[in-house]
Amino acid sequence: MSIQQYKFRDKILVAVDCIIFGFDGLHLKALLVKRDLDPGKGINALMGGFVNSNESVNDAAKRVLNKLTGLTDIYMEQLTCLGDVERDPGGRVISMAYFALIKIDDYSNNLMIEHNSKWYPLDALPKLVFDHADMIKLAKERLQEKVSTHPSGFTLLPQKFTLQQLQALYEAIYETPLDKRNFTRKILSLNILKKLNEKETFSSRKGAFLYEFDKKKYKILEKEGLKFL
Amino acid sequence: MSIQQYKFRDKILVAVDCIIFGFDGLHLKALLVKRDLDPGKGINALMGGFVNSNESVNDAAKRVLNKLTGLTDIYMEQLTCLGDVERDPGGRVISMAYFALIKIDDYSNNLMIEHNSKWYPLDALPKLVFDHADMIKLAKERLQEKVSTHPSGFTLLPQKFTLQQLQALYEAIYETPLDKRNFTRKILSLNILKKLNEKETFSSRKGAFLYEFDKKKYKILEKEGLKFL
DNA sequence: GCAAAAGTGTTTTGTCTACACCCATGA
DNA sequence: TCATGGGTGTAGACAAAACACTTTTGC
Repeated sequence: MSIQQYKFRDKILVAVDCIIFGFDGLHLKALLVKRDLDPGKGINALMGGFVNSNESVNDAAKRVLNKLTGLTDIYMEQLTCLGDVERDPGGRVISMAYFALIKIDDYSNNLMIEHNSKWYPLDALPKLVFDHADMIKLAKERLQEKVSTHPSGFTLLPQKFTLQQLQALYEAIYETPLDKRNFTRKILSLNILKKLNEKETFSSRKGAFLYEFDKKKYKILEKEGLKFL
Repeated sequence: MSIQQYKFRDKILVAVDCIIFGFDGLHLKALLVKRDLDPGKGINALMGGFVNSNESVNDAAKRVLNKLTGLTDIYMEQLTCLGDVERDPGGRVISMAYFALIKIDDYSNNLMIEHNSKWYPLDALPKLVFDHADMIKLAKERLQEKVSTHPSGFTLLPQKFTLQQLQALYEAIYETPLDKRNFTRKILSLNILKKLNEKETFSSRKGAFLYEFDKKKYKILEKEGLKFL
């Protein structure tokens, strides 16, 4: 298949590893699995897999994400390439790290059992194989940058949510408390929220109005960017 | 070397391609070479090379950059991974694109002859092999983001420069004219410039003061970030 | 009636923008 | 003395930050 000049070059194993973020209403969490092969078998790790020679790198990431979560159309983005020679003691493996955002409730208990996976809050991560802790750290920084210029963070919330849940999400991502009035004013001024005629009465007697995203406006902002924090 | 579980996975050719930016005082330019192997031999391309199995991906990029420019310690950053199966008609090759910033005068004419390379303004690029035009487009966007939050762009200027040269650089990167007074005020307020007791008298009778960067402040800003445009 | 969260405005501060004239110099 | 680019200040608009009380409701 390869033509002459490519023939004597080194071929290398290429993997993808996925940092999957979720939000439980209070903490930002990452989905980890117990690694199922050596080296590092049984240690916590990001979900990953090797890129096959007949699939694109992005498709490999989608495949891995789908295998773990059962979901398609996951919000996903290339993060970085980890390419040190000795990063994986099992051999020369280059890894592309991806970060992905999902609604934590979309991830069922069955899958947690099936894949031996678990959500960990970002401030209480267990020991991880290889350079996976670096990847998560980078992903968190990237997520902060991302949500400050794009509405992507919303992907972490359920379809309908209250303003306080949205604020809690931003506070968790930025790791800083925000002023309720300023936050409300700012987020509403973006005109991407639609106020519903429903209240969620779970967390207060009075009940808080639910909102959902206006998809049109959302898409415009996703392209053009915004200035959030 | 690879242990059991890695053994039957696909190995893939991995390349690096470098978008090298320069600034001639007026236009932002990219350094291109005539590709020296098939497929696409003789067509313009980014400088690139294959990653060897005994070097890190970043080291491969450094090697390629050094080979082309003779320079070490080049400002360089991972851009993205181009991973489509069919992107290179010569075979399955995954490419990591890097973007690099150099001072255009550091690149000598000898090297241009030796490598058959040439600077092209970004708004007048020739036809390029494969997906290299996409890479450059992405790199330009990334450069815009980068200089709006980091002082990296300064790497494109000579050690000593006038405020007008600096402004011209930002105008070239952002592709928009900037107000001279506002620009001056803002850039000086960052406290990263040291005014020298020298003038450059090449482009005006009066002569414009030269500045250079205060490396300490520069490094702080590089880490902490800044808000530019 | 009280506990608990929801909802709502104003003032102050700082930052961004728009805009035009005098200065120094070499020819 | 004039042509050329260098250097400088201010006012108005807008956005960000700080800050606290009233409302609703289930118990």
